[in-house]
Amino acid sequence: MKNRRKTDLVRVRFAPSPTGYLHLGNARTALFNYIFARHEGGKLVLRIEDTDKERSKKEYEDMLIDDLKWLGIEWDEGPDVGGEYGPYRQSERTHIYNEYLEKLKQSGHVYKCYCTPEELEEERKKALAEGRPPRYSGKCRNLTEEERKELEEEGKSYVWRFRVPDGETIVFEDLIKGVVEINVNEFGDFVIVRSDGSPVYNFVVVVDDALMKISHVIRGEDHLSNTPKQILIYRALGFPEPKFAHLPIILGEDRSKLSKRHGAVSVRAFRDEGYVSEAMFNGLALLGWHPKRDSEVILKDEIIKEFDIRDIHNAPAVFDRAKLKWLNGVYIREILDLDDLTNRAIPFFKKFGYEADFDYYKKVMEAIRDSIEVLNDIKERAYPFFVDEYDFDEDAIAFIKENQNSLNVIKAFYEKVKETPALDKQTFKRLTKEIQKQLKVKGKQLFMPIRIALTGKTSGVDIATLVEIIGKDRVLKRLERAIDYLSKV
RNA sequence: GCCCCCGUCGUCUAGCCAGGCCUAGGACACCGGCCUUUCACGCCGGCGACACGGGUUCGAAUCCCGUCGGGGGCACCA
Repeated sequence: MKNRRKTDLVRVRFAPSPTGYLHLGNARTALFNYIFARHEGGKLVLRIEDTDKERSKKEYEDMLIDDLKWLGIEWDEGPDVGGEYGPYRQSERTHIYNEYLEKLKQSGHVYKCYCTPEELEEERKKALAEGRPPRYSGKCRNLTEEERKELEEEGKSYVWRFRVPDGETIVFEDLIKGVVEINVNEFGDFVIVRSDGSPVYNFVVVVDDALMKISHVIRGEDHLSNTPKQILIYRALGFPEPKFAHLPIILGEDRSKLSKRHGAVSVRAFRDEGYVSEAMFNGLALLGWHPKRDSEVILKDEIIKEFDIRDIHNAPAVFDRAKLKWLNGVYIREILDLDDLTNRAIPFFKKFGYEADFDYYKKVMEAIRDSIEVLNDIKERAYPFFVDEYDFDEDAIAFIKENQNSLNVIKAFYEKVKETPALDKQTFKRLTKEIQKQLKVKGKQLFMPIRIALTGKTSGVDIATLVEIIGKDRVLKRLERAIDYLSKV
């Protein structure tokens, strides 16, 4: 890191609203903030934007924090860890907002507006019908003291609006989008404090970012058009402006902003399905960013090392479930250490009612890790290791019927196993070889009957591995049951 | 409607800023083959894109303009 003065320290923030589960889009925003902070040797602050009292819930905040931690995102300051610029929940900062509202009143940057929501709605409709941009007319902008007094005596409530300078063009350099120019006439005087006295997002976000010394505001592109409003407030309050970076948003398969209607899009849902956090981290980072060297699989530390915010692709990205799933499979079969993988898999085994001890789980994971992509696949793939009273599926029964020798193979195998002291892979190989000679069957004719007898299915894990893990006794029991059942079909 | 952002295989992207090294590279998906007692895994191969039009230039995916297309935003939500 170059020598940076303390005041130049990079400070970024992730500021979610606790109104639901952490979803993929927000998770990616958090991720890029985290990666950027770490790459620059700066700090990440977590701030809870709970000014919407209707929808904000503490449970959501807890889940947000839990999901963020799970993903591997760590913050230096936040409601749970504290920090010198707290409090980190907006609902606990109202006195601060009041203080800055006071400053804006003093400097004449804001004024009271007595228009009712109905009147505004009316105006909006009219503007739209006439093809004008639907913005506030400025009706209450220049009310005299007397007019105000009158309106207030009528018992009219008011909001505080920001006085937008007419015709000014705000220019800022976005780290991702480049130079962005927006004329303030696009939006007109906007509300800063509601009639119930609560401050609105565009106002609090500026106060908080400035007071928390945020150097780079990295957020979703849906905030791009809010930026000029915020810049106006920065200037009115005399705050230094941070640098902005607007991330292209994530789209669903239908090319609209990714949301609930695109199916499971919360981090929680992916967790529950058995995605591992490292794969999520990797996959999310790949949405809009790519390492210089040509590889899709890249660990957190390398991402942090290689990351450059200027390399973020500036077109929106369609979320590709299939690719994330594939990536998850790579982590399961190639990256994670077996003990670690097993520990993560245990809750899934239990969820499916597969009970055993760690060593057994570990053996099973070793046997199946190459054939699963998400931990939920354990249900199907590990079935033969846990269930002894399985059904025989259609294909299996069909095979037995079509291959008359099958039952003989199973019976022969049963006899051999019975006389064997223990059943490991080598023994299994030896026994099947003997049967091959005795009954003159080989290949599929030899192995499929045994597979069917032991699992009830025509496909699945390697049989030699299966018998070694479940052991002689269970093999014999399964064979007895299979012979009994298959003789009757 | 208005404003802003964006436009390379079906999808994620490399290349674009510093034009020739691009008959456009990789990955997922899909298709085919190999491996294998099965399904997977793995390996090999195939399919497949510079949105369109005009300029600038000896030369354009790369620079400029226009068109079209996609997305986002226009709240007393964040």
